[in-house]
Amino acid sequence: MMTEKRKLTLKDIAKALGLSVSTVSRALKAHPDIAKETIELVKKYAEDNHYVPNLLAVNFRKSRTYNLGLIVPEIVHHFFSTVISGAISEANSQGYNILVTQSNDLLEVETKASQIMLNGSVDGLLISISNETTTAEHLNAYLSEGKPIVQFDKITDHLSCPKVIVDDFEGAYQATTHLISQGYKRIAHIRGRKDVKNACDRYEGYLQALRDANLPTSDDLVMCCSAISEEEGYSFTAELMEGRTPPDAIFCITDLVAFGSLKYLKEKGYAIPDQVGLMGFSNWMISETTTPTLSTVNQHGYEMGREATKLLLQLIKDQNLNSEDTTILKTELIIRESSMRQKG
Amino acid sequence: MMTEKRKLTLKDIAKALGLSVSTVSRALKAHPDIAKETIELVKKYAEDNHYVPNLLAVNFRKSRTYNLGLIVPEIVHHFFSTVISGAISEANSQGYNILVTQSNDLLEVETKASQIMLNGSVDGLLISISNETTTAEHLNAYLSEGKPIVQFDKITDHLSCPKVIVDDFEGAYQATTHLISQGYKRIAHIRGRKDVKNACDRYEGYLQALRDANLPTSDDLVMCCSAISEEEGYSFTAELMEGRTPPDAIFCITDLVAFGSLKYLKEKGYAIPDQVGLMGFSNWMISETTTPTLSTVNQHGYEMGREATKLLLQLIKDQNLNSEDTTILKTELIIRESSMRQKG
DNA sequence: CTGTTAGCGCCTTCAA
DNA sequence: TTGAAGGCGCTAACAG
Repeated sequence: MMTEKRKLTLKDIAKALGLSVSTVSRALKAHPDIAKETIELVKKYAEDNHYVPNLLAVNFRKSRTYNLGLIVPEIVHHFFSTVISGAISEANSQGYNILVTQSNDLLEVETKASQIMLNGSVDGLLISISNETTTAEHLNAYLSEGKPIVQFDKITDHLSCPKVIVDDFEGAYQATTHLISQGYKRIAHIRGRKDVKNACDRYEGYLQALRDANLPTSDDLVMCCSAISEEEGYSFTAELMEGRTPPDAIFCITDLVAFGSLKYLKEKGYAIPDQVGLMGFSNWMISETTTPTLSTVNQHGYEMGREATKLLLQLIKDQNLNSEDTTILKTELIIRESSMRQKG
Repeated sequence: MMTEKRKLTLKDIAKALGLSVSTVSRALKAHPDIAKETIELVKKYAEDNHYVPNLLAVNFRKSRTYNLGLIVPEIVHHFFSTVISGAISEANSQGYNILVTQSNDLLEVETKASQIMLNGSVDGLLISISNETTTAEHLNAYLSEGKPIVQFDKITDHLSCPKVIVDDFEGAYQATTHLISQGYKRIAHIRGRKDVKNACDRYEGYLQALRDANLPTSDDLVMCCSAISEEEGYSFTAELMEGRTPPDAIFCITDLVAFGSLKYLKEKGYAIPDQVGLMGFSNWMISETTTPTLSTVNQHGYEMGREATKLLLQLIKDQNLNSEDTTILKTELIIRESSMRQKG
């Protein structure tokens, strides 16, 4: 059973055909210098004997791995899995493989993972940084060594490389404006960490929408998550609703948080959307399965993955293209039952 | 900005220190032959000058990539993402990276992807085959070349290698038995394709549970999905409920199908679980977010990923270990509202 | 203890 | 149009 025959090499072909290794090498690439008959001869022999070039040798010779690294905070996460899917699709179509790993939102893990990858396993890195990542020394070293990096979704300005994000400000602005258009007046926001950029952008979008509608803003209406969990959604909603002047709508940083919020509201018998309106963010699958279904903002993760990968491959193929533009993808407001007070 | 300094090599260190390349190489590995002072000298120099071995060269030399391939039908899929997460965790802990791709349940894509990976990009492959995969020529070739493969979840017997699955029969048996214990008498099953093994195993488990309880079995109670989609869940449930003698419980091949089923039942005003009981399979996140929450069977994807990876790494490290055992992981019945007719 | 030599498989000048 | 030779960076067998 253990055939384990040694793989055919150029040398073998050369010997068999009475040619030199270099001729065989060139013939297989149909180099113009080589005689047509030789090319055919070699190609036929190679094919018949199932010659497969030794990738390890080729890559070593070219100093290329033809792999891209991809680091996300969490893999078991609807949004990130769509990004991964898009990245893989684009990479594969250009002959690259994707090497995936997760940081679990820990800086230490992210640091180690990026080192392992960039120390020779990949030609470039796609990364969405962890919640703990506020500096970027662990990545800047590689950047200046010439290893290209592209950031997406959760980004930091301390790393000057191309970035692909969603228009978090605009998405939050639209979501809040939609709530306002449905007649909600006291709109609360359960936000994410203050040191995470997209959480801040969403918060700013929320604020701006209120201001533009001449609605009051108040710190009492804003709660700040750290883990972005269902539990936080539940307990912050409790805090909001049990307060002196409870809100009539809640905009949550994420669908998961909104689900926690929904749970509390339903338990306490609030009518949604009539008494309290609710919006999430990210368009996870769960936003379609709750009752009522959850209004949200689609972040187009698949496109984000494709776009980030495209940029990274450009950088890899054209080394002296030294971009650090931020690509901002449009979000899409998805209105479902949890915020549709004005029927029809 | 473009520093792009050439990386330090062993040769550079050797020259700088007036040693030979091989001495430097061995010193860095603390080879017992080398004098302690030399080792320290070399190590210090290497550290001070940030020497990093050229992975491409090392791997070429060792004919190893230290990468594992992982192919799943779909990445944006709760269960598979948990498997991926487990696989990555185990692989990373043993110094391997995971290269992920998806087949989209297409044999052609799966074939191409496995070829690309096994032609030198990875040292072994973890694969959950597509719905279209009924033979395994595209994989057997590599197996006999000595490239180890481990199958998980969706497997085929045409490929003799280790396999890791969940006890689909037992899981379905328990699920059905649970429905029976809740007093349901006419239990329907919306199953998957007849040429997919785990779909068949679940079907058999369902049948056996009915038989063991002396309940009638009938083809009228069994519907057969092909895409395993929400839409199929919806329409097959319609077909079942609009039939002559509708069931009083439905066991679905997957949570997604069960969600489609739930949608139909709620639309038509059936009381769940009182009039109709419902069970899914796989414990997706959505099974916690529906109303009522969905009873289901947990497949422990994370453990499956870890276990499959462990086996693959054993095979890689011990080439003449020629196992083809099937590891069967226990499932876990998760009882939620959709099947809890007997309160308390 | 250390150095010399050879080679992994492929590509690419340079020379014929 | 083809071949010979050298080298990518590292490892390991063999000498000394």
